[in-house]
Amino acid sequence: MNKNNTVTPRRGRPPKIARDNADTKALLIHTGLETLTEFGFSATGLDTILKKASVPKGSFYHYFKSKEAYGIALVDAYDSYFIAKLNHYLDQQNIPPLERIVNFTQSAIKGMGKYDYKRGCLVGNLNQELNHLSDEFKNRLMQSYTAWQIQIENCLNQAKQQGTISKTVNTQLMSEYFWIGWEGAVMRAKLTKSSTPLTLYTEMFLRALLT
Amino acid sequence: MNKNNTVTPRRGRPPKIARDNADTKALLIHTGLETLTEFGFSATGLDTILKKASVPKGSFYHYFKSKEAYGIALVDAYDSYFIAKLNHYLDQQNIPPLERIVNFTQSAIKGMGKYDYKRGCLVGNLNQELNHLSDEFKNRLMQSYTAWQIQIENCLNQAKQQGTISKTVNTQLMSEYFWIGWEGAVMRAKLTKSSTPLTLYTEMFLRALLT
DNA sequence: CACATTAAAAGCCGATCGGTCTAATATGTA
DNA sequence: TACATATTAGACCGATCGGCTTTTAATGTG
Repeated sequence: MNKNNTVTPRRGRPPKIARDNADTKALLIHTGLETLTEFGFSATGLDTILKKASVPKGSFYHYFKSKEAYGIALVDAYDSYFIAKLNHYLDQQNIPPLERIVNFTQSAIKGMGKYDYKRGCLVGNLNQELNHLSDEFKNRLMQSYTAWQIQIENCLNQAKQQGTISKTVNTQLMSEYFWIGWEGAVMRAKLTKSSTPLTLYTEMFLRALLT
Repeated sequence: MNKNNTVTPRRGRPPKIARDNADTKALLIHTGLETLTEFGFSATGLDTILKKASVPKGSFYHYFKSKEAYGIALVDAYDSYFIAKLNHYLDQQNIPPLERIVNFTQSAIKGMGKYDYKRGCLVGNLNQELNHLSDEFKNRLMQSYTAWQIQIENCLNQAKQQGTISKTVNTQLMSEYFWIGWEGAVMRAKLTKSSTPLTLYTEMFLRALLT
């Protein structure tokens, strides 16, 4: 019998050091996310990532034309992951909308705790070091924020329909506000190494919503 | 007559390039603040600052024992400046407390606009790049946040006394919350190059207060 | 088998990093 | 005058930066 999940033979010269992960590009992205969510973009050298992933530099530049292109790819990957996460929590129609938002925040808190509050939000990190980055980066970050905002906005609109929050609430502004402050809370949680900034922020957001 | 504000002859070898500012250390701090509020700590090379200030490296290491010590000195300077600013706005007893806070935020917005929303908060910048920094840095940043928080807290307590906000408001938590979200708003304003994140955040903060 | 393609490997480049060192030149003091 | 101190000057150090190039080794296709 042939195994169905066969080893699909890789082309090209095989790695000297065997990779558990067959896909070098995916490995580089995974390692990059780990590193950049913790240390940011400009302050992280490629060699750090390459060493961690046991991938030589030549391979890196085979897959990415520059560090910047790599950074954009990382934002893409992070954004996809994050949108899926948001979808997971905010689209549970059997749960009250505001509760879904709280569930998301709690999941995010758990995520930060898992890495001892060292890793933050990649988009937030890059946002802070904007001034070295290209316009392409800036546009990419704004695009992410907008997409995340729309997800919260939809959820708030459902809360409005269900009468949980007032019809007068401007859900567009409130969802914009949510992410503005949330990034501040993530940043602070890194400093205090605790969940309190995140829970405090969530609480206050809900309070502002219910006014 | 001898001039009182005499030229107090400087010791040591005179600068090759005449300095408008006689105090090299102060010049280095000033230039560092300009640069680091825009570009952060890790991503800024000393040479950049030195070139901008026209100060040779030898002079730098005469005044600061390392880049890190310099960074701490910059936080000290920034913190002093910022506390004075807060004092100025929040201690105007003839103005209603909440209005004082709004006045501060408007002044901060004006400050960011002056530099095209490129310069942010030094403490926020360092907060985001925490993971490369020493514990001394972390403690220094927490100390600043705490001091700023107390200033807002005092102001909120006055609002409480004057009956502007409810006696049930936890002013300590609200003031903590204020800075958590504010840093997020500053960060976002850098991205959008506009004041809207800051005004939106201020508005929502007041809304949460008045609940 | 020949040849194109894919991918890994690793040395190398010039630039820049934080930091050190020594020299030069001023004032203050004995 | 002699010597300590203060300050500027800038060459220099090894390490690391992002990036480039060439070689090697595998598969795919004719």
